[in-house]
Amino acid sequence: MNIRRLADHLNISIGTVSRALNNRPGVHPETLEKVLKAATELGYVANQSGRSLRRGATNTIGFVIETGHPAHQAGDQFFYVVLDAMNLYLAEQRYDLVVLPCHSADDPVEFLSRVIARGIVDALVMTATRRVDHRIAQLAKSKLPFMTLGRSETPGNYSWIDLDFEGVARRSVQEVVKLGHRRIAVGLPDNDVALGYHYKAGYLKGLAEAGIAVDESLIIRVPTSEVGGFSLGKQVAGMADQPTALLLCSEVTAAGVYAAFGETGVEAGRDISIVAFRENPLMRFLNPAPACFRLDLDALGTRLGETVLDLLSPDEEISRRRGEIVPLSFVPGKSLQPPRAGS
Amino acid sequence: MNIRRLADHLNISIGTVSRALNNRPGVHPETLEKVLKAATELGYVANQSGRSLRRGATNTIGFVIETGHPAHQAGDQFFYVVLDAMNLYLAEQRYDLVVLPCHSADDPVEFLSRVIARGIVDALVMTATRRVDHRIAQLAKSKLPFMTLGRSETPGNYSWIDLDFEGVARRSVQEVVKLGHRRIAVGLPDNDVALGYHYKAGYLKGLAEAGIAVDESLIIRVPTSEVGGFSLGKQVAGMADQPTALLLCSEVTAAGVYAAFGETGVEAGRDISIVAFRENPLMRFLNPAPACFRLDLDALGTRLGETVLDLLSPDEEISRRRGEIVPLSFVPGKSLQPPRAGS
DNA sequence: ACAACTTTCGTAAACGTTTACGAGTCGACC
DNA sequence: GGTCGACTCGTAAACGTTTACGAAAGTTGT
Repeated sequence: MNIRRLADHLNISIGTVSRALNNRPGVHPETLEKVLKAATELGYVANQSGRSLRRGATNTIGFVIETGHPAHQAGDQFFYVVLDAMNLYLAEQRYDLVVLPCHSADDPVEFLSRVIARGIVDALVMTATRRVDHRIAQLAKSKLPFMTLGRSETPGNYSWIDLDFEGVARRSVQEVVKLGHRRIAVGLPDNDVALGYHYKAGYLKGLAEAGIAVDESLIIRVPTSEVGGFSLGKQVAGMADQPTALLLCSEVTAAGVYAAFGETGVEAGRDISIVAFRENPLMRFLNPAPACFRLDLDALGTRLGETVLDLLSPDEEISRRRGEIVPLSFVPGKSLQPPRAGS
Repeated sequence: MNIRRLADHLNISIGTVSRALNNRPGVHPETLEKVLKAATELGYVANQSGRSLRRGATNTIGFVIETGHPAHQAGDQFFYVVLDAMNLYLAEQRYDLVVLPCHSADDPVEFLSRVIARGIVDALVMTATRRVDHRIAQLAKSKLPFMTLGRSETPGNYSWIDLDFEGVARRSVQEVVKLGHRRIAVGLPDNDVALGYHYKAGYLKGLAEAGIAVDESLIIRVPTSEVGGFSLGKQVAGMADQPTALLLCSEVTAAGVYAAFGETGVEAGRDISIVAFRENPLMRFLNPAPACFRLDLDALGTRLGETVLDLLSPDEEISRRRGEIVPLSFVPGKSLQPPRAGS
């Protein structure tokens, strides 16, 4: 079923049919209705290849994920919920969403080259943004509009949305300091993901505000995963001069930390206060419940959709690239206690 | 950069260029090399819309996920790893993979209609297959080749790959029976997902083989999620005539069950033996480690890729639709102990 | 030297849309 | 009645490919 068959069936020209379906002006209300009716009856939907070829646009947004990269995939529904909300918004705006999984073993630059050249999407949402990110330079050179989830230090004309990792870290320090902690450890990712730098910056700022000297031995880098968290927990538990608080920039590491504590007899809250990153369903099963930060994933997904479609707006003002930082709200937890008298 | 510009640059016709790039026969080796060289130099990649329009094929496989549905998303990397492997295989065969998230609130049939009509993919891999699945009837009616991950009872000409839920359940029963258990409970999903039926079938078969009568009160349906598992754990812990073993057909429920046990003083292994479903990294952090089943996700992803591409083969024999059941191997765990003398 | 065949390449049509352009009809107004 | 504009629609070109077909050139065989 193509537009010609539909037009023949109605005894009108394909031009009129096309105009009707795209509700362009200048088509008689009566014919408009006839066309729409026949289209739904015959189940006609415009072929995407023909349409994109002619219009030079595909009405599709690409969401690029790194399938081998553990940081953004581990252990919860972050992406599913965000995708869900984003997809919903895009569908309202008559856009389609495709997820483009970039294999971890692949060269991401080569992967993007293909995506760009094939002209399969009108714009891209990038994830797992690195502090220096070659993909950004590449996309900036191409003319494909894009945005990133997570900012980067690589310059380029693009929009971004980032979680307020710095604010979260700073607030975490404030909360533990308020309870009397002075020896505050932090677990950071061991790779170049941008969030690690912002989290560390907030941590340092918090310490400075509290007049606490930085102890490099309390800044510990581990993979962002349960296993990484386990290693982190073991390390902390085994330190001679144990910290009294531990801040985490990822929720999946929290599970590992708790497991390691369980094996070493350290008790979260009593021995070491814990502040995890994002609140998620899994945390209901950690005992004592870790203090953490709440993020509205639905709102984030919608905002991603809005931002990426803004890039495509013909209105110069709207399509201008901009950055946005999403705040998170503090959620208290039993893992947060004053340091023991002995410490 | 389109094929015309490339041809002009080489002073040959676009026909020859196209033939060279798709290595069709009948092009001089020398020109072939020139074309290939110029193409990489100028970064030419064929526009997908033009190509699909002409060929009627997109060289793209769609992977449909349900974003609102908890069963196939909760709490681990199942999909990421499978996607990764599948993507790798497809890339080797010069196919692209796109993930098509179907919003939970959307009508899946309408969603598929769009996908089909727009002609955006050459074949589909469906997930979260239901026992009676309207999508299958719809796809069977359309001419789009497809396969499902998880079989369905809805008839239709399609291939499927399913995990051996029945075998796992049966083996689980055998393992606990071997230790002396007779009162064996099972947690099943509370919706129409096909796996629930197969798991139950295996459970019943296992009981029959052991000569154990079925007790309907031991067949408990809960949502496939941590929260559902929590509820399941509470229910079991609160039963007057407590079962001595509990079989689970989803790993995410295991976390919830353990949490509920923790709150109610029931100890896995000592009070109730547990057999979880799929081994995953999260389980390292459940204590005592649950017995479970090992699945090679990489192999599964590759197999999905092979199977879906087979559908597209011109060879009648290869493209014939077929079903395949993937076995899982038993992994012992400390959650599995003989029943206490008292019971 | 000519026919017949092979190798290589150019030409043009086709895929299904959208849209610029022009043609036709109708009513209003002078 | 003729001019003008508004409204509606049909025609055809264009998007970038692939491929059937035929042409040109070269090769072989007689």
